[in-house]
Amino acid sequence: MSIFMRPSQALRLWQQVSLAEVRADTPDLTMRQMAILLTIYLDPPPHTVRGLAAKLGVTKPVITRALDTMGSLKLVSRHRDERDRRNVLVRRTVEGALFVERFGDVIIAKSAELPL
Amino acid sequence: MSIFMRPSQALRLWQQVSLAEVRADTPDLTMRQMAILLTIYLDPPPHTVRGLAAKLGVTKPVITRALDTMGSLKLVSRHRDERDRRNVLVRRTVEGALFVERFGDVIIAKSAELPL
DNA sequence: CGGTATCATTTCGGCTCCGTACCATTCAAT
DNA sequence: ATTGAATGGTACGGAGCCGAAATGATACCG
Repeated sequence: MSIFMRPSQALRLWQQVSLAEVRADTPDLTMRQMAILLTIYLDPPPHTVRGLAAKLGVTKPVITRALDTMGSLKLVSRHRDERDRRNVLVRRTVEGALFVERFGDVIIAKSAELPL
Repeated sequence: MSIFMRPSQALRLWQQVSLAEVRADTPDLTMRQMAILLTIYLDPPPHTVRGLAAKLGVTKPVITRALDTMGSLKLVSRHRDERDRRNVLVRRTVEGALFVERFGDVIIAKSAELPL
């Protein structure tokens, strides 16, 4: 079923979630990194660098560097595709799943508090 | 009225909006800049540097620099408070209002497309 | 007045990110 | 075996942002 929101509620929701993220001492992800992370965790695998770059409309180095950063945060991991060793498959991690889950909880909590 | 969302819907919504923003050729705002901008446009004025810094839980230079950036994008404007010339009052602009309005439209559109 | 507090900005060194261009590896076709 | 295409990664110069500390301007208060 569709969600119904009024513009003021939509904007207020985004503000509240952004404020919560800024205040939190969790590592700050850029909008691009967040889009990549959520795509990895929401869209069906496999995920390759090129595929992600195409989906985001950005260049490959953007993906490579974002994976470097999020990899060092243990939010994602990289593995060579053994069937075609040119490919790198991006996989989820336990830490990443927890991060995404916690982020979803923040959105839910803030949406429940929205004023009329 | 509260909004009801399931976690998968909340995360999918955030992904779709982030993807739309990354793909768009509009200037990329950081999460902090977005939080500041939405606060200026949603919370009642007046908005000072110190007040925004306190609300975001960040240092003042963060606000000053964000206002520099968004000011050059004409999304906000600064004016000295004539009653207490130490203060800088941050004000909305026509361009900023349009930007925020358009952003709200994106959220609404993506929320309407959410899968079950 | 003089001294202190308040507010915003600037400065500094350091870090991350950007896009373009180039490189290394692997595969597939000949 | 050789060539060409495809995939990821790397090097580089430039730009933006970070926090801490110093600076400048204004207000308050004795």
